Amino acid sequence: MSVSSSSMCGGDAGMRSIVWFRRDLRVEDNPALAAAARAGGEVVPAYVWSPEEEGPYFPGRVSRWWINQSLKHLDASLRRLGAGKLVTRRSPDAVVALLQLVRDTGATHVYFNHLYDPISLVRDHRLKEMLTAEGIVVQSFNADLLYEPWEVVDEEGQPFTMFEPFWNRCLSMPYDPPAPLLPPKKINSGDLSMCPSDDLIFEDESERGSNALLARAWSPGWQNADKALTAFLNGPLIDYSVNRKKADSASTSLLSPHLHFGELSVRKVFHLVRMKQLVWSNEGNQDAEESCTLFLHSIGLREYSRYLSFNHPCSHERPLLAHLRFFPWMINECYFKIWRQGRTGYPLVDAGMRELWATGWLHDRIRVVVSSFFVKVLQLPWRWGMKYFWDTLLDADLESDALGWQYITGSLPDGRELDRIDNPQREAASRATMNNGTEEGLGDSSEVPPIDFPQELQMEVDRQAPDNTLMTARRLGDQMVPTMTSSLNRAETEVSADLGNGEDSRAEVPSDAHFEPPVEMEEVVRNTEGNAARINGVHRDIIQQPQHHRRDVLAPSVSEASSSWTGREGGVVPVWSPPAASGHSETFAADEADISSRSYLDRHPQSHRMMNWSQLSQSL
DNA sequence: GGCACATTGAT
DNA sequence: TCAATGTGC
Repeated sequence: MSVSSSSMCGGDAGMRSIVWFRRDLRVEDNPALAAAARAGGEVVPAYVWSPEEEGPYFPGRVSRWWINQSLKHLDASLRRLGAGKLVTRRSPDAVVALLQLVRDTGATHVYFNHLYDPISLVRDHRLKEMLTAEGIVVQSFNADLLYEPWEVVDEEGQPFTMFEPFWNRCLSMPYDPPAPLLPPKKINSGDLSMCPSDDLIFEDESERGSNALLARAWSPGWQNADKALTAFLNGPLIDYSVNRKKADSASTSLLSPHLHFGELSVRKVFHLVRMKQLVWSNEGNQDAEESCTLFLHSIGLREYSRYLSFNHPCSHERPLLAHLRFFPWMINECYFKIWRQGRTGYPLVDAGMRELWATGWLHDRIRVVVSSFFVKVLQLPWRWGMKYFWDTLLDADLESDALGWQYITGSLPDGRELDRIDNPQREAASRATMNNGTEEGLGDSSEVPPIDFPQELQMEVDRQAPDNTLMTARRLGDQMVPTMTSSLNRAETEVSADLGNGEDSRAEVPSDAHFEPPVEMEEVVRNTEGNAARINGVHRDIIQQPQHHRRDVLAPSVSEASSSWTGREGGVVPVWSPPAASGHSETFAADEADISSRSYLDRHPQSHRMMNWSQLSQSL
């Protein structure tokens, strides 16, 4: 498969650059692509399919369908701009694939746009280090956010821990988010005929039928995303403030999958909505102006989800507040199953869950209903629900979903309390059972945590040396070049101020930026490494869902709810966190100091008292 | 207008 | 729970 670089570099108009596409599947307002095109020389657009890297968050069926469609669209666009083709590679390790591609093409520059999920942060950093070591120039950019996470800090230079102040700050930054870039006028790929691509397979036979239905409702691809945006701006947006209570799709933007895959620039959305807002404001149309505020608010939540993920890389698997650490979640696969199948007996919940299964989409309001029911009535562990959303949603998004589920669970400083029930039908019932709860085992680290993890995963965690020297700093320098990771392994302590050169040096990283406590980053590093090790050995097939074995969790009586990926019946069963996420090692003692739970506890001094949960469940 | 009470909706 | 907004007198 490898082609000697000399054969590729032949004519040699000088440099050759790789643009590594990930969740930025667009040619418009794509800073990495723009930079490569501007640099002159030849541009090799590339995509690497390496889902095993995501560990348990292997993309679900509908997600994979979307990527597939979107890549075809992107490839066509690139060709129209003059690029030879989108080079695709299949590998369990994107870094290895990229290094190979660099050798295959003789590229001297690599460009990509930032991602903020923990796995990407670590992986991208590793890539940058390795490429740099080989003398390759690497530049990375912000294409996914209005502002980079490290740009938005409070007066003391600390990251915000609550959404509202965060978003207010975003809206009052001294400088606007960058204006969207136009697509490059021309992309010259040179001759890529000798540069092999792998066929990427995103669906298997059994999935084809279901996927065919998706095409009736959705059109992936950045140009279609743009059309959807225009349709929304000229249509439902004006009535958003009035209609958002309705749980139908007519009043929704339906942009979330486009945004997730980066087909749409959030900055473009932002600027266009603001322009609308200005117009309507001048017209004195208050409802319409309010509509814009509210819609931007939801853009802000997406923004905040990346912010949280960046500042707390384990937020997809660990509550940000520790006050529920010992909450006795129901480890009940039967409940989990009836929820998935929409057989709870609560019409709104059931309708939602069936719609989710059938269509891969759910109105935001209904997401709140079904997830509240899940967490507060069924009292199942939120991560199960989050994983199911991940597997079934067309717009499945780790950061956003983590934010949503943590919010519902009440484990965010600004979330609602766990004992707040949103489903009106249940409200009376739940109230009746409150206030005779038991003390929570706060601070007792000897207590056995409620959620057990499969034994073999546990082992893997514990083997990693837990006793880490204090990291006083994490180098935020350029998340740009996320310097946070491998350096952590070596317990480096210096704070790097080296910003990326050129384009991506726009952001000044506050010198006194909030630095993560050591534990957190250790987690990330361990997680990814654990994954990689495991994955390389286990998951080979492109399509095969990872099979996670849960020996000690499954209640014997519910064997039908077994763990395999069996479609409608089985759905997906709790797949635990990446191997390292034990969720309750001693190191989590740091939790409470972590994100200040103080503000939360101030407001909810009773939050350590719990209702009588078993009674509540019995009433099912 | 001003007060007491009801309603709404939270990220 | 609680603040912001609405309603009736």
